[in-house]
Amino acid sequence: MNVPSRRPTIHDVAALSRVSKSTVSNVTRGVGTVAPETRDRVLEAIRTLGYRPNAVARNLVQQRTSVIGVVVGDLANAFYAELVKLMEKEASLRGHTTMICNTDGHPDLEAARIEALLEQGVGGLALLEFTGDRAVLAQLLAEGVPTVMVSCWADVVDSVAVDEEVGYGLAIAHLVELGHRRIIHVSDAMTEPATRRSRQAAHDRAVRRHRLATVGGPPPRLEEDEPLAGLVQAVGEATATAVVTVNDFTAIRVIEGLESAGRRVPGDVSVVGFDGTALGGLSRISLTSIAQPREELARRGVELLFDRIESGQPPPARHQRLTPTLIVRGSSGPVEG
Amino acid sequence: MNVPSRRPTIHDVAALSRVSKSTVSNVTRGVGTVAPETRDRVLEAIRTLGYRPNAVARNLVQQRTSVIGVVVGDLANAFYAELVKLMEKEASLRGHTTMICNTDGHPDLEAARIEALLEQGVGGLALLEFTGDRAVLAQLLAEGVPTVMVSCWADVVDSVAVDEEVGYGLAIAHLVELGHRRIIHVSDAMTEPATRRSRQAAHDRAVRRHRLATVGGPPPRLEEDEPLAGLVQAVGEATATAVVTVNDFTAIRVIEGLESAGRRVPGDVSVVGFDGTALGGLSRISLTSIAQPREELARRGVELLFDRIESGQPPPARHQRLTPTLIVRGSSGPVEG
DNA sequence: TTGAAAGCGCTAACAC
DNA sequence: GTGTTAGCGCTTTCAA
Repeated sequence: MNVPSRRPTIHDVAALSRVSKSTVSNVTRGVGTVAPETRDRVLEAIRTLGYRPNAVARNLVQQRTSVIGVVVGDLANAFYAELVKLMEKEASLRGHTTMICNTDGHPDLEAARIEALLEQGVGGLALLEFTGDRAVLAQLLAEGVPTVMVSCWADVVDSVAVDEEVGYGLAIAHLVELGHRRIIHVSDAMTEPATRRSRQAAHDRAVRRHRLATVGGPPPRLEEDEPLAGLVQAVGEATATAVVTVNDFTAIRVIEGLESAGRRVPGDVSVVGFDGTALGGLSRISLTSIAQPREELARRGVELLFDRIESGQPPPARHQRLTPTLIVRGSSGPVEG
Repeated sequence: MNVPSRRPTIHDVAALSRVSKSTVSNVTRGVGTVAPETRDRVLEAIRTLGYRPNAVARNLVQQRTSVIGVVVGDLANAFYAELVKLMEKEASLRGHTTMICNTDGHPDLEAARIEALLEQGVGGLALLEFTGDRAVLAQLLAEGVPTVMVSCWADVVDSVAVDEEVGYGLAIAHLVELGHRRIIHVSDAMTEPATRRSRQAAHDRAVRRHRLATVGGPPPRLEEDEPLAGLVQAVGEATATAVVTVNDFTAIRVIEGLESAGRRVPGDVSVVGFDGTALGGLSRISLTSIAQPREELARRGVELLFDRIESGQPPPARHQRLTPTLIVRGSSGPVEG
């Protein structure tokens, strides 16, 4: 039984191939000029020893790491799970490993996890949800940590997100065409406040552009059962004939709630989601939704991040708005009665 | 504008508080005996400088990292997304950061990502899906990398998974009670081969225990449209009146396919999934499923891993089987006709 | 109770 | 082409 007491180091390789550490380094990195036969000897030694470069040591000396951090609110939300998956893929295409932290939408956890990522010396940070206070953001900026927000927005950092104005415009136009005049927006507690507010606002503006009456009362939020009760009542009294939600996850829960309360979708009420997750495409769900271009969000986000990492440039922040599309499915239909 | 040219180091703190680096180190780590007033001075300096220990340097000198690697096949699969989320939480409770790699079920990618994680010097590895060849596993073992399989199984490494014998036993007993005699097992191409095989085998054994005829032909796999066509035909000819699948994801696609082909679920055919994801709990889906205890899988998996990391003990590998439960919902019903 | 020194494994000048 | 040297920021003996 030959149990290696420790990982072989560059030193071991150098000794075995009878060259200096620098030469081994040049070979592994593929730089500098190394004589073919020397290279072969080194490669041979690497193979027999099973040598693997120690990224920790390299990171220390290079003062940077090949790791990026991704902060997400809720991995159990299909939209974010997919986005994270795509970003990890993009990052690994660029030779980077990804550290992922789930915050459960909890500001304290978020701050702590970002701190941990910075201690680990991540080269950059992608925030897919940012619940926390601006202080954390200000600190990241002050320290010059390359940061990008994806499907999320802040004026002070690079951001790429979908154009919500267009998205809600499409949704409202679609519903108006179906005869709806009373359209309500529903959000939930998990969604980060900034996104919740901006989507609510985009919805309101779209409603006003169509000269529809805004539905009275404060916009309902799906936290516990209570707001849903209010929603069910509103639908019952025909105060609202259509619902647009802050995301697909909420939309599905709204449909669940409405149906269990005896309201038919889309018979009594139409529901439009936001995200365009695969989930909504199931025929049993068949959710009309404002679809975010996930691949492009991930690609552009990683692009922005690496550009920032590689250029080392300070702000100004760059912002990109991508155009969403409306996927019409079975959860929206003509207004009845 | 006061842009710090670089992160403050332990040296800066030492200089400002007029002590040695060692003392600062003792303070940050909370070890050794430091005079209260010295400690205060150091803490003060840390605060004014905004000093954050460099984990990369610490990892290098300590020859270990506070990072674990998690390898998953498909983050877009709700079951794995949830499991990953839970494991990340458990790891961060233990002060560890998590590197997550998605392999898309691709053996080459898997090997490459594991390699990258090892270069990063992860303290341990959790494999939630292992498609690859045993060579990789053998190498991990030979190098003494702490490794655990979660919801996945290999004799040579620590594993925690659900007892499939019990799971399929419950499913088949349930279906038999409903009058079903011809029950087929369907898997898909994304599922790792070992899991696919062991679940198929567990299904077959359960069928035999009930003295049911095994349904003829090779077990169908949901890869392209073709096997589903075979399944639709089997259902049409009443060769099969019930389907048990390798996971919920497959179950849902099977239901989609059957319904779009005009078969009713559970009227013409009952469907039972495996995983017990939240998805199946939606009333529109209402999937009967063999539920895996996710929280416990995650907790036990992380426990096994940290035990292995901290003890530094070599094998033998330890194995745990958790007991699944059957969640009966609307996709299974009495056999008709 | 504190400090000096050695070194983790690697890269990057700069000699030779 | 190849080797020598000097660290990266930190922990860890071991003296003082």
